[in-house]
Parts: sequence; structure tokens; C-alpha cells
Amino acid sequence: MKLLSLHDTLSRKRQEVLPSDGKVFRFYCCGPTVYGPAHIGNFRTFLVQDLLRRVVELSGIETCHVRNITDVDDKTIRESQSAGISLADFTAGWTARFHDDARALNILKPHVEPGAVQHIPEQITLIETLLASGHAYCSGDGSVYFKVSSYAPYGRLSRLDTRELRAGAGESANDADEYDKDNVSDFVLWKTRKPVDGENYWESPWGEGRPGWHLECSAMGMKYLGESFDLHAGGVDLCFPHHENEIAQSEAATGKTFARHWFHNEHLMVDGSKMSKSLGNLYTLADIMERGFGPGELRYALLAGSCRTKINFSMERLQEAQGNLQRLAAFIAKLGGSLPAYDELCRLAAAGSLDTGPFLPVWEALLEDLNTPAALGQLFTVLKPLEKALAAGSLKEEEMDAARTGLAVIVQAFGWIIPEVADEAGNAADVPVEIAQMAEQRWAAKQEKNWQESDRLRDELAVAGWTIKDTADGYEVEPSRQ
RNA sequence: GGCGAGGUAGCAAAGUGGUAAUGCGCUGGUCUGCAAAACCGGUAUUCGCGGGUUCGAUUCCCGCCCUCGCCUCCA
Repeated sequence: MKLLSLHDTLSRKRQEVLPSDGKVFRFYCCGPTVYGPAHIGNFRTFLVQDLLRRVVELSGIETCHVRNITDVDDKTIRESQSAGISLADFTAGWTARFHDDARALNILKPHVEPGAVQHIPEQITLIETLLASGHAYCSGDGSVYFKVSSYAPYGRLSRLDTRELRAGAGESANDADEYDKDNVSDFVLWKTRKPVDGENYWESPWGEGRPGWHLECSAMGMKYLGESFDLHAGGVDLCFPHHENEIAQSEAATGKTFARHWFHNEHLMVDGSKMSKSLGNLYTLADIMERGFGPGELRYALLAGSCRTKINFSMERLQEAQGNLQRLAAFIAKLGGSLPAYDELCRLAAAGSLDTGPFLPVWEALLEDLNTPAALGQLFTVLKPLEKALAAGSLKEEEMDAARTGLAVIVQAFGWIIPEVADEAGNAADVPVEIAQMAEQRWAAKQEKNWQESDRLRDELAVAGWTIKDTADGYEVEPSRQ
């Protein structure tokens, strides 16, 4: 079976995604900082990573997926204090919210989801190693910094050399707590305790304080995946300095390649620019649902664009998603039977007996750098003749089986949430009494060929948000599409 | 200033050295009292601009213009 090949940020080439140990594909994803609800841009990243994992697993490869929760940093401390609750309670609340949203979006749970606070000893050990080998130094105030000049390959990932870093950093880089660095590009490994930190500090050989923000990913990644693992993922913005610093501190400590493959997805844009609180163009899943869309439509829309290009978010995209998902739902319903479940497909793939049948071109598009737009193009190309054949009743039983399995692979790779197909019985129950009565009156008027009255009632129903569809022997009432 | 991504029909978005997938929209038709839904068909002689290489470039090379991101916390 063909395998996924994916663009690697470090080499700038496409590489096959393979487990280095031949068994389990081990990968790390930078997770959320839990100081508020994640926005849909954050979820684009987690959705793309979910797609990656699903494609790997549906290729028959077992994975170990680690995604951290950042539960201590300036923002979580500041926000917990203004909320007047402990850091632990504060981050637990937002972590729960993140889990709820992720579940709604059908994102697979990572195998390990470590938090920074639970891994302070591991981070301290890593700092000790770096100090012992001369890659780090203590400053006068009890902080510890990584000495960038001690690690020659620094800047390879983002292609910034240290001179450029210095020039570009500008004049505003003098953070009050970082006055004691030897060099502006050095970054903090351990932050000494400050009054604003309140009770949020830990003991260390260098005094009270807390770990620097890059450290947790190195320490936890290596703890759960080994000193060297298969792939590390995150949004493009993390490329520098976060991932650059992770590489430096990890590889300086171990002398081994930290991650073999770096995968960065592009950002989600809104109104032509990056989402941010200051621009007021930031949406959460809850905001989307308030506008009448579901997580399924959001998932479809966010995965419809290539993960390597920026996509501009809009409600039109959700509408398009809605229509396409309904088309798929209708096809699946007409196909009958049930589609094989995710785990079943993975088992078949692992045994080398998963056949995507007529959907092979769709699957192969996904294997080419997770090219979802091409995959969707192929999907509809494949679907059209099948829809026709199905409507004509000319599809043989074995062809229907092949279609069920093949389509299931695609649906599961995308992790699509297929909506219920509205049937008359299920629908009738949801129609309010007065709407049903109006519809009934309109039907009566229509039977009497009183077009004026029946059209008037139909318009009135439309204003109320309901659409009438006349059928061969009656009518249906449905909520209008937006 | 440095680094990076991108400019393809009304919108979104693939793609290839040999002549432009797909979705939405729009539009014509079938159906309908008229609609809606569904179905059938149409919808870029052209791929930011100007050169060059080539039998042939949207696809390769050079220059230019424009948009966006990163260089500071950030998915």
C-alpha cells in the first residue's frame, strides 16, 4: 500500500511518513495554552493534525500521538489571578472546555496529553543537563538561559541566522525579566519567581521559579516518545522561535536528532488577515454554533483547504460545507447498509487488505501531502457516476459493497460528521404546531386550486423560516436553509 | 530591512512542459398551477505584468507589481 508523503519544513522536501522503528509512528503536536476558549484557528491546526493521524492509521500504521496542554505561562497566571481562582482550577476549566470542543469536532484523543505543571522535575533535569554541558548559564537573578551561540545549527529550521535575529528583534525586546541575558537571542529555560507570579512557583536548584515556555515540549516529547521521534507538528507561527528553541535545547542535551520530520500548517485567516482578539475577528466553536452551523460543517470547511496554504474563513464556506455534507449523507443513505467503522478500517489496513475501490483516486490525493482540495475534486468526480448508477438501480451488490468500504475510508480519513438525512417521520415531530397548521391550510388551499391563498401561506411560512416542498403525493415542511 | 507563502473563471480551489479538476454561485432546460427540491446542460482560447528558453509554458528562467504571514506572546 502506498504511504503518505508529507512536506518537511526542515529539508523543504516531501518525505514519506514512516515509523523509524518500523512499528509505531511517534509524533508530537504542540497543544493549546488553556487560558480561554480555543478559537477556530487553533482548531484548524488540531484538525489538520487529526487528518494526518487518520491517514497514517488508515495506511495500516499504528501511531503514538502526544499533544501537550500548556497550563502554566504568563497568560494562564495572569488570567487565573484576575478570575480569583487557583491556577490549577483555572486551567482545569479551560482544559475541559477544550476537550468538549475537540470531541464535538470529532478530533481523536491523543494517546498522551501531558501538562507542563505535572512535568516540572523532567524540565529541571533537562536544564541540569544543559548547564552541565555548557549550553546554559545562570544569570544573577536566579534565571537560567540557553546559550544560543553554543549550538551551531541554531536557526536552520526557520532559516534565520543569529545576525538577522539581532537586527530584526528591534528595540522592544528588552522584556523586564530578561535583562540579564548575555545575548538577545538567548532564551529563558527557568524564570525566577517574581511578585506577580503569586503562589505559582516551584523549587529548583536555582531557587524558586517556573520553567520557560519552550522547555515543556522538549521534556515531555522526549519523555513519552524518546529522545528522537518521527514527527513534530504545529502552526507556522511556532516555527520560530518555539520549534527552533526546542530543537536547540533538545539536541544540545542529547546529541541526537530531536524530530525527524517537521510539519507546519498554515493559518486560518478571517477578513483577509490573521485572527486576533485586537481585530475582533476571532471566532470560537460556540460563535459558529450561534450562527446556526454545527461542528461538522466547521470541520469540513477547515479541512477543505490545503493545510499548506492560508485559508480565508467565511460563513459561505460553512454553507458550502453543509451542502456537500448533505449530498454525501444522501448518497450514503441511498447506498444502504452501514459503512465500516474507523477501527475496523484500521484493522483491515494493518492486515494489508483494505481496498478503497472506486475511491482510490481520492485516497491517493490525500497521500500526496494531504492534498484535501484535490481529494475533494476527485471525490465528486468519482461520486457523480455512482450517484447516477444508484438512482438508476444499476449498481450491483458487490459494487455497492466496494463503494461502502471505499467511501468509508474517505469519510473516516476526513473525520467527517455525516448529518442525518431528513425523513418525513423524523421531521414531522420537530415542526411546531402552528407551522404544521399553516402548512396544512396551504395544502388545502392548493387542493382547491386557490393559488393566491396557498402562495400567501407559503410566503408566510418562508418568513417564519420554513420551506415547503411538494412531493408526488403530498408535501414536506423543512426549516429553511440559511 | 531579512526570511517565507501566494497571485488560476463571480467566489473558493487543484493541477501539468502539450494545450485548464472540483465545489459554490450564476444561467438554460426537465418537473411544477407557479415555486422549492431533484435531475440534465452551459458557464476561464485562458492561468498578476513584461521579457527569455522551447516545436510548444499557466507549468522552466530573469525582472517587475500586488497580497499575506513570520522576525515580539501566538495554532
